[in-house]
Amino acid sequence: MTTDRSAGRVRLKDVADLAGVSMKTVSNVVHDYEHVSAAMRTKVQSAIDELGYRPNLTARRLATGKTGMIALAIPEIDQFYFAEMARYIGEEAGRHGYRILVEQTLNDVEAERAVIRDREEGLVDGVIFHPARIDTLEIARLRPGTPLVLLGEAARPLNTDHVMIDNTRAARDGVEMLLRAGRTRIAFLATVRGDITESTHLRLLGYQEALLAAGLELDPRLVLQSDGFSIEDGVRALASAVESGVAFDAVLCRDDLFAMAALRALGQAGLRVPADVSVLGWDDTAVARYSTPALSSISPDKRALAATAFALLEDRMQGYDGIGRHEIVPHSIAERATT
Amino acid sequence: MTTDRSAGRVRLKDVADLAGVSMKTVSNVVHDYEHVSAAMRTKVQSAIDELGYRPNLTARRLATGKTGMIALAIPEIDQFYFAEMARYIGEEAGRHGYRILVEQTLNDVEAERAVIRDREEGLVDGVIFHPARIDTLEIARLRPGTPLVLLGEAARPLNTDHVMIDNTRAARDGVEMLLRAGRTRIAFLATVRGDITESTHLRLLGYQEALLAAGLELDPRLVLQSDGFSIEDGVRALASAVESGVAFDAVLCRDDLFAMAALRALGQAGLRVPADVSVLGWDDTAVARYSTPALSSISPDKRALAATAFALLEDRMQGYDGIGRHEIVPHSIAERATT
DNA sequence: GTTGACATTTACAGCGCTATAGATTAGCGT
DNA sequence: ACGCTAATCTATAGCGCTGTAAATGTCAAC
Repeated sequence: MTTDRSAGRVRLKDVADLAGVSMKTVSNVVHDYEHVSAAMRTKVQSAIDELGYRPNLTARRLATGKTGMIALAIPEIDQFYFAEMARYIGEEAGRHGYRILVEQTLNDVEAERAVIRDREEGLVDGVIFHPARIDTLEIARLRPGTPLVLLGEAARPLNTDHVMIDNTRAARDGVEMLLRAGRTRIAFLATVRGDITESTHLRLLGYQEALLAAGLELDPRLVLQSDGFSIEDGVRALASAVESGVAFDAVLCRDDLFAMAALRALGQAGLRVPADVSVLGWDDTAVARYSTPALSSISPDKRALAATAFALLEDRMQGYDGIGRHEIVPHSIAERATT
Repeated sequence: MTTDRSAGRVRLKDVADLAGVSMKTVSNVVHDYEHVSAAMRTKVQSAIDELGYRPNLTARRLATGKTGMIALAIPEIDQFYFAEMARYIGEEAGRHGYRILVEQTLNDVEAERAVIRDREEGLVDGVIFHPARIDTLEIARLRPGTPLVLLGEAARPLNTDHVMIDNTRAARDGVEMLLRAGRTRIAFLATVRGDITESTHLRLLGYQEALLAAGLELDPRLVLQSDGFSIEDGVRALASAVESGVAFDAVLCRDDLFAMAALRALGQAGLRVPADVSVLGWDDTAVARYSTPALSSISPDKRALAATAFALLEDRMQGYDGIGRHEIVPHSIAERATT
């Protein structure tokens, strides 16, 4: 057995020559094509083994026009939520013979535009994109030739497929759970200065709807404001509410990070969780399981999100070219120790 | 302006025909080749714009033999440490004109073998691989044709490039810091049943060295044992130590996850952190910044890790074929509220 | 021994782009 | 004008694989 890895790579042609057959026959063996005689299969296979042949994927792609890859464009791979989505989408794609190319947009508008503008032309068969900055109009305008499915609530152009959970409904569910547990002064942490995404808004809306539906009055002082997305910003937002004397017995947080901020701020203020104040996070990321006390969190069904997004994309990759489909995926509430 | 996206894609040839020039000239314009007259450049560019031409990356790759992509093979993308490494490596690669393909091995031996065996033949120019299950010997034996750089301490074959921090030294540094703060009964959380990786062992070694160097006796009861890698396992390990009456005033944890477990177990046992017990994590992942109290953690220089790994890989991709280089990257200790 | 009807196998034209070698044009000194 | 070098541009042969159409084999039935 000669496995020559040093010299120029072994080509399909080399195998064909050694086995004394045509290239197509080798190709057939490689692809387990059914109409190949057993003898031929054996002969070719041993030539393959002898030379250590391995198909060149790039050439295959050029010939077939299929790359077997999809791009996953997300703001930051090291944010828990996106990392988890990357995992699930990667697994789902893998099950269907696709692999994923992770593209970080790092919240940069230009990077997001590049994603929409067939940036990956001929590199991937489709794109799953969670936009953060770019808006609906622009996506519709730059409408790419490559199959595209959108995630998140930032942008929802009519002509593009889109998957999300019902944020408003989920927020309502969360508040109702808190209400059932006897909490009546529920704060929302937090609207963020300069936040141009839709998520917070939708969640806040659900929060308000639930309160009104329960016959409670909306107290604007309970809708906290944060100067930014960092944990320190969140801590400050909650701490200053406590200092200013606003009373509350529960906090619905726009994401798990702010929930961690709430835990810290409440701890520093000497308030016990959940005895004095319940805390409910959002996204049910790993950090919710790791924190002390373990964080209750609104839990989008991430696997369903991944599976649905992939299914829609696969549909497009197989030629569907109709109007945008907008799918709502289930959510639940992971109850742990903070409520 | 006709931007035809529906029909078959626009090819280089189409642009050449429209502009009335050769394909190579169009290619030259696309690549900003210097020896192209301004007039020609303008003419070709407008043909490109008119047709909405966009190069097919796959074809380019086949022709050049370079893919501009590197694979990052890691156990799980949704583990904080790996997600952060993915981010840094992605950024570093991006700076050098490369993109990354994330490959999750999900701790599966076969998947790891596949990574080593030119799985990505012709798909990527190189591979950065953080093995978890596969061992040194096997990597050496399966030595791939594709440039490869290893991360982590699981495997260190002589013939392959490798980047890591000095784990033993880092553990010693951590223990010394605890010692300087007056702690004398330092526990190690934890050795894990069935753990076949080297990391824990190296860290435990450093822990013991530091203790001995300080003239303290090694108390085997302080080296806790966990049944698995989950947070619950970690909590149980520490809780049972507390119950069995072993006294300690600090815990060095093998990773941030176990540190979170320590925080929870200590909280449940009514011990205060850091007043009664200091807790020092490992990896300095985001969760360390988010927890309450914020976790002190041994901090590998992840950017340096990423940059070094990429540099070694680039070197190989550019033809270096010498012996394996083994680089040690700096670490520090991020001191927060638990020490 | 032939004939169909299939089962196998082959030959080769692309896939879209790059790169080499050669053709053409331009610039300049004399 | 002429010759010569340098700057531009063109023609075309691959890169390694797949898919189509055609060629060849095989086997049962006549």
